[in-house]
Amino acid sequence: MRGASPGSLTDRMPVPFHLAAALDAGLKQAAATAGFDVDRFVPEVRVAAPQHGDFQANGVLAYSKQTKQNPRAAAQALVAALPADLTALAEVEIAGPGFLNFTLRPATLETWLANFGSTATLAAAAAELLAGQTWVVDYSSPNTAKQMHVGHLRSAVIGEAVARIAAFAGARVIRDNHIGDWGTSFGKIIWAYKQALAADRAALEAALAETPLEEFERLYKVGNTTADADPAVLEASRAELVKLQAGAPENTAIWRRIGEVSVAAFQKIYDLLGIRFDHTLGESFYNDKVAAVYTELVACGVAEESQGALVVFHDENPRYSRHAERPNPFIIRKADGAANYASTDLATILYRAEHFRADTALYVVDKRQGDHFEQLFLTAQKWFARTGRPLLRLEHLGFGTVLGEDGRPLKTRSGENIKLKDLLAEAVERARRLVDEKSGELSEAERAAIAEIVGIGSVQYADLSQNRSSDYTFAWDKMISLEGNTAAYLLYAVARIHSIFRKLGATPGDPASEAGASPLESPTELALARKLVQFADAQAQCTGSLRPHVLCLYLYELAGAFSAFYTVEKVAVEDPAIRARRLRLCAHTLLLLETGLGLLGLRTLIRM
RNA sequence: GCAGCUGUAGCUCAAUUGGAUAGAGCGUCUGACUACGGAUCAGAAGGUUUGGGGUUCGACUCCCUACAGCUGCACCA
Repeated sequence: MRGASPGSLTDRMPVPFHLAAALDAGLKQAAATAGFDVDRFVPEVRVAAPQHGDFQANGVLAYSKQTKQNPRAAAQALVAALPADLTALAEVEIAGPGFLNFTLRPATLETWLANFGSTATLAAAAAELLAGQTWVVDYSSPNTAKQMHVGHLRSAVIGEAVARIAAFAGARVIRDNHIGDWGTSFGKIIWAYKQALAADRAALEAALAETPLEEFERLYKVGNTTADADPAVLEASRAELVKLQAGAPENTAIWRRIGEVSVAAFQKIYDLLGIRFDHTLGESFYNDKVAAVYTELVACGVAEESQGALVVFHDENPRYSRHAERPNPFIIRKADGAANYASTDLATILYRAEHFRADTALYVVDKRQGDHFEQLFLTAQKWFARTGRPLLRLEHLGFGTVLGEDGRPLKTRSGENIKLKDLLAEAVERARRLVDEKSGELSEAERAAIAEIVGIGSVQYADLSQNRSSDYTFAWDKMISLEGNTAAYLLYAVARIHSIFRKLGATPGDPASEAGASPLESPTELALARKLVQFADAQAQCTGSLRPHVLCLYLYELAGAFSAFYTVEKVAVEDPAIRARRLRLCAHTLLLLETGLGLLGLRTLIRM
């Protein structure tokens, strides 16, 4: 390691996308040079609070503790051994008991911005994180014959964001909608359908033509309540179910129609939320695949019979052990021989492993189903181990309940579940009122388009900007509102940057408008540049933890840094060198905001 | 009953998974440029992180305990 002194940075010096990873590597190298026990030294590089520079490394403290050294002396030895390519990137200082603070050199900022300033270069760099991996994301997953309600919102929004984040990080992502399209309820619907058909065929067909999903949902309720009250109806429903399972043409046709109608209605909501599934493989798809699973699980000694059902105990876990006070086995086949949720989920794991060759399967499902997934994954682990299959990574991304402002699960005044369709429509309506107030001069069509993007985006962003695992309180006013960490604030920043380019007759990202840029100088310019560079860390952290709120927070801070810059420094100045460098900052901010919002599933605007 | 999750400013939430003086927004108060878009920006006040104990250089974070809330516990998904 020799050559370049810290000041002699040139354009040819490599500045990597993930600077924290580069610092980490440099520190490990220094540790080896300085004679550290490298197996015990973890640099722990992270983004620092602004007063401590751009990055900090805390690992020296933990290392010194383990090896009983003076942390400051260890830090000094480490700093002395730092490779030149690291010290070329950042200035290093030792602070406090042994923290290492790194401040990126202005030239590092400039080069990073130049290296990753286009959609293509940014995407290529970001895609190294998960390159070569295949991820299945299982989300949304509503039941057919029922309208989606507010309880389906979070899975759809979070799942789509996670899928986009994974794809941006380079994974091959398979979006799978595991719809609930099989089970006892279909016997009841078919029974009620046939009753309605016999009573008044024309009325039924008219209703199904008008609002098909609502009509099937109504029939389901009729079948359900009638069967509850009348054992003979329950028996008749069961008979319809048996006929369906046996493949009787009429029942199969009705069932198929329910599925088509439901998926078509779901797609209208997915369109609003920017969702498009690669596969919609519901429970019925796995119906003929569960028998083989039972056989295997019994053969390899994972499953056993208990009280007539086929179950799996996990004795190593006190909660799922057969010796528990109240045993809670994983039931994979009911005593009546029918499959359940667990059966199809197991078959699904096998299909994803073998057919999709997935390395990872994520389940974006309400956290109340945590026990189910824990048992499912434990079972899959043993099953795959004993049959010699490589186990894929299985993860339940649980999320909390959507609460009303009274702290209770969100419902309508009359206590019904709020239809997702209605909720999204109301969001657009509320946004529309705001748009009319703020931008009354725009055309009707334009205002309608803006209202949709702001309204839907606000719902998505409000959900994503909060840690997914906690319950979240749904408050219209805070969500659509103008200020704070909201979609409107971010969309406004985007629209304002577009406006600057419009005014100057320039195009974002056009090299011509950035040619001859002078080096960044003012505090707000540098602060904005530092925030831009942090994108890579936000992306890495968000991808690693699968928590979209990390990205939301970053984008909010970036928009804030831009607004501060915008207030202090004029872009449209006479001096061409200053104007060029500021335009470049604007273009870069725009690129990252639009990319980031896109990862969250939001559409952006050029005017609002 | 057993188990899991949660408890942070008046309110809604963060805190890079054990790091430096616990940060934002809303609300409250004080300011800013007839504007490259004010859906903006700068600032102030607001905290015994539910209470109590412990672990260590360092705890919102880990352990114990008490309290409060939510959730799950044999054939629904």
